[in-house]
Amino acid sequence: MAERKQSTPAAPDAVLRALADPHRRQILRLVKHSELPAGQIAASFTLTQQAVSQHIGVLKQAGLLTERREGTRRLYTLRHEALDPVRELLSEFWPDALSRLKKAVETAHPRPPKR
Amino acid sequence: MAERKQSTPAAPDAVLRALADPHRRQILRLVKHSELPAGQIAASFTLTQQAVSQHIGVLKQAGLLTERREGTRRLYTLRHEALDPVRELLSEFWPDALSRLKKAVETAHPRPPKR
DNA sequence: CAGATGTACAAGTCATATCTTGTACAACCT
DNA sequence: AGGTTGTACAAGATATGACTTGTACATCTG
Repeated sequence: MAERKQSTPAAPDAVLRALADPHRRQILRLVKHSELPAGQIAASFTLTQQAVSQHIGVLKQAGLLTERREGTRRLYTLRHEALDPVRELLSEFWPDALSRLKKAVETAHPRPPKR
Repeated sequence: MAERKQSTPAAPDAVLRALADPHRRQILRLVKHSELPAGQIAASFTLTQQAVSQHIGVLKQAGLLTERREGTRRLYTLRHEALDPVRELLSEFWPDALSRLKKAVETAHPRPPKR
């Protein structure tokens, strides 16, 4: 049995949609190494604090952020495992050498699928 | 100078947003190996032909699909290179062993960033 | 040429996302 | 206790997305 780590099972959808926003990717870059309080994250943006808070919420729900409460502050950091679905997706679509060769040949000699 | 292949430079955004939809991922699975006409792709879905056509449009704009016209039909296939931005994103966020260790230690002994 | 087929384009509907302003509230400070 | 700080929650405006139905159009076929 696979151990259920935390938060949701994180459908690939949630993760991909979360990553599809530049602001959110920027947030992830900020907390990639260090653990940062929400306010400090928000300070990096022109957006309002609330807007950033909402982005954090999306990332958290996608399992991409870990929250730790420290007094009145909330500290966030990247949860790397959450990227696994993306990794799987990539490997699903990254063709092995054989497929690439076949593709190359087909491209050179286009032969349409029969009618 | 890097050679400009085709279509747009494909911002990571377009690719990620295109991938964030299950229908579109399914389309990519279909054309991952074989080249398929739009109609045949559409036939795999409960959606209308037009809806699928729109999904194809999104994928094409993201650079994920190559189109080839063959008589009245249009044949599509996955353009693997378009996944490069995703690969880059992953490697950007995938921590090296040292970072992972640091993280593990921090998790074991939480020490907040100084006030 | 006329009809059938394969596909995209166009416009409209409805749901969802992103942002804003306003507010609540817990934790800290004196 | 009362003010200040850090942050989320709530509600609303507007934009964007994913569909639908209807239509246009090029290509093939008889």
